[in-house]
Amino acid sequence: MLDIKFLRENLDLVRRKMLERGQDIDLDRFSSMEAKRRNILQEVESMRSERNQASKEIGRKKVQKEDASAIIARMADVSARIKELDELLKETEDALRDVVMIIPNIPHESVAYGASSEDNPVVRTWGEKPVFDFVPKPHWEIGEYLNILDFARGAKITGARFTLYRGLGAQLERALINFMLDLHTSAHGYTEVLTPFMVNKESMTGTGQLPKFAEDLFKIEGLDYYLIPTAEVPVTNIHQEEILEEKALPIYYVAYSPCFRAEAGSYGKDTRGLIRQHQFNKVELVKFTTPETSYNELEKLTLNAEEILKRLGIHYRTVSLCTADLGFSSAKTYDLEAWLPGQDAYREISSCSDFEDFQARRASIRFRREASGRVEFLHTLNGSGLAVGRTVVAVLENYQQKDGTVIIPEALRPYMKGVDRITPAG
RNA sequence: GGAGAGAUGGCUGAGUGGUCGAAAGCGAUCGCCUGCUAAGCGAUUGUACGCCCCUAAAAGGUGUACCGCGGGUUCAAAUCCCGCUCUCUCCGCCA
Repeated sequence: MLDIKFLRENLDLVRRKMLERGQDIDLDRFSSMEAKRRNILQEVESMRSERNQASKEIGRKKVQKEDASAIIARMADVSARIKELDELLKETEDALRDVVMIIPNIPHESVAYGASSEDNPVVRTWGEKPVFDFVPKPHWEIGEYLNILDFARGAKITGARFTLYRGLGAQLERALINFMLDLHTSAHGYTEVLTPFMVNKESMTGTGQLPKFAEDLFKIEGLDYYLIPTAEVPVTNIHQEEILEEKALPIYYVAYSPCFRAEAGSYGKDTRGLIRQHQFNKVELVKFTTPETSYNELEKLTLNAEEILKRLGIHYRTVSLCTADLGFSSAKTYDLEAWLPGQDAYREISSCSDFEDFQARRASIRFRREASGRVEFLHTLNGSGLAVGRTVVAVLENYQQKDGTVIIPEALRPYMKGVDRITPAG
């Protein structure tokens, strides 16, 4: 969430930034709630002060066996009034919170203005589109032909948007997970963590999924637990309510996790194949940094994710999301889009974001400056490194052969017991 | 699932209704002392929000809240009552 003081003092700026995002936020309601809160707070605090004074007086009189009944009677009224004001204050604070918690982050100044994803500038491109002397197939056809992806049985076991992997397909998924984790831990300096895959409401609120996006989440019936839509949630919340030492920063974490998404509102979109599933695997990169280093760290994090695609030899481009396409919590986001020849399209395979102090403020993650001893919110970042299911898609479609087999990229062979090709025989 | 014990500041740990944001010790920081180190002496040592001052911020002044979380009793709650969460021990069950 945004800083209340900043919001109060920069209403016009914030309003303008929200319009750039295509969001019409009711900031007048914020202003009135915020002013009301301060009025009540001042009144109730002065009454509490009065009561505290009187309490000391009462204590003294009691000790000295004097009569205190007059003050006690007066304080009964004051206390009753405090109780009323407390309730009003709580209502007002809740209302204020409701407003502030659904205001998105302010885009960084380097983010391009745009009206839709069409306006996302391409930052760079790596590799080239592979040339085929046949018509490349979409991955669902390849996967079914090779008997490594079974969409019908996935649907039978659970439902639409669930897939059964088999044989070398299952191995390929696992190989990719291990390849990614190994690269990020040994070459890029991340610490591997394995987290709970269900989290509570506080964690979901801390990273911004709640309260606004409840319909995108799977909730456990009868409990206040949710299936994570990304490891970002448990990993960022590792340091919830903590004050870290400046010298401990930056902190880099990498985590494998399955991700569960309700995909409400995407009916009919990407219904075939692995692109849009209710459950998919992802290796996630998360950073905690000082404010002054976070944008440099975003560049590095994005390159860390890109390195996976480079080593796999998959052509991709990096785009910077424009104001309209930016996620709720993000101040700046790069998407990596892998080339998928079977679909003749670039598709998002990673999303790397700098949240500045937006999540840190929600989750109360702070650090202490070594020089001044002062406490301030740190910056959080994260990025997919990468979405594993979509990486399988990219491998299958980019490395497909005329005979229907698929070559395994060099970098992956150590993780596939040396297997260099997937054939229908397995 | 059953039975019991516990949760206080960075840590240990006192505190069973009033002058307690909280004793004491440890740790840490600064200063003194010191050839160096150790010891010793003194001071400081949480977070949030509001107001004043100032205003770019900080510092400063002042008030309020916070002793796991939420509610209740009371003029007054770390302290009494109720609910919850978490931790530990024992029994049962289980990968």
